[in-house]
Amino acid sequence: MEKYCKFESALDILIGKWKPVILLQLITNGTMRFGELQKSIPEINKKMLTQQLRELEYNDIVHREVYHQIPPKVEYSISEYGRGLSSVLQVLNDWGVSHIEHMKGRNEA
Amino acid sequence: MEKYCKFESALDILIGKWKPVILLQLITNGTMRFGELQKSIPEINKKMLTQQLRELEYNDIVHREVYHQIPPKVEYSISEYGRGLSSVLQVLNDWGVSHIEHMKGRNEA
DNA sequence: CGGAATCCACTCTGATACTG
DNA sequence: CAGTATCAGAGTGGATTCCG
Repeated sequence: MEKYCKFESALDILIGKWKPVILLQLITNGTMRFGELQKSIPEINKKMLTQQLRELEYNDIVHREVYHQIPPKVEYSISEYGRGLSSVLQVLNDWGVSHIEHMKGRNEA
Repeated sequence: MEKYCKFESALDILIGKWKPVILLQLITNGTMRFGELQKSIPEINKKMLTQQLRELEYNDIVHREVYHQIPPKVEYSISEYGRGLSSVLQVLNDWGVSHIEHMKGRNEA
């Protein structure tokens, strides 16, 4: 029975306050530098951005490309493997949208 | 652009240490009493079980049926609306399973 | 039986300052 | 530029006790 209950492991990868936004940015914009990501998500700070990116990188969702130069340059992008997530995110997104509608309907009643 | 980023709201509903297990129990077993749920998830305590059930109930995923009698009896089940989640969970589950394989492959390399 | 209330522990997030 | 280090606060989880 345990074998059928692996959606927790999928959730783990998406959990984290900023991961959804980061993924959205990278999916829509393609490759982005650290600073670009930071600018596109003004409320985040460097520590959190780094942390969440590292977790996504660890799970092979995001690719990190380092250019060894001064000043440093690091580019992030969705990895080849990570693209497989988009269909999952799409399903989640669709359900999320309809759920918002559903809850709105309940509050009005 | 914001309109396309609603999978966070879907995630919110699934997030919580015990929600996945609770949902799995209710999906596979149908209607269950509070005590039954507790027995089926031995590591959980009443507070957490109550709390997570309330959140699921708030989002209309789980239905709570109270029988006013002594001793009390309360039954939980996946709501009609909540059943719409199963396809989402299925997608997450499938991806989760394949992701575990993916990560295993990477560690061996 | 099915909770509610309380209190403690731990994790996650965030503000700030420093660095190669 | 792209981080790391440190520390403080908020949020989440858990053990225990009490109640109708």
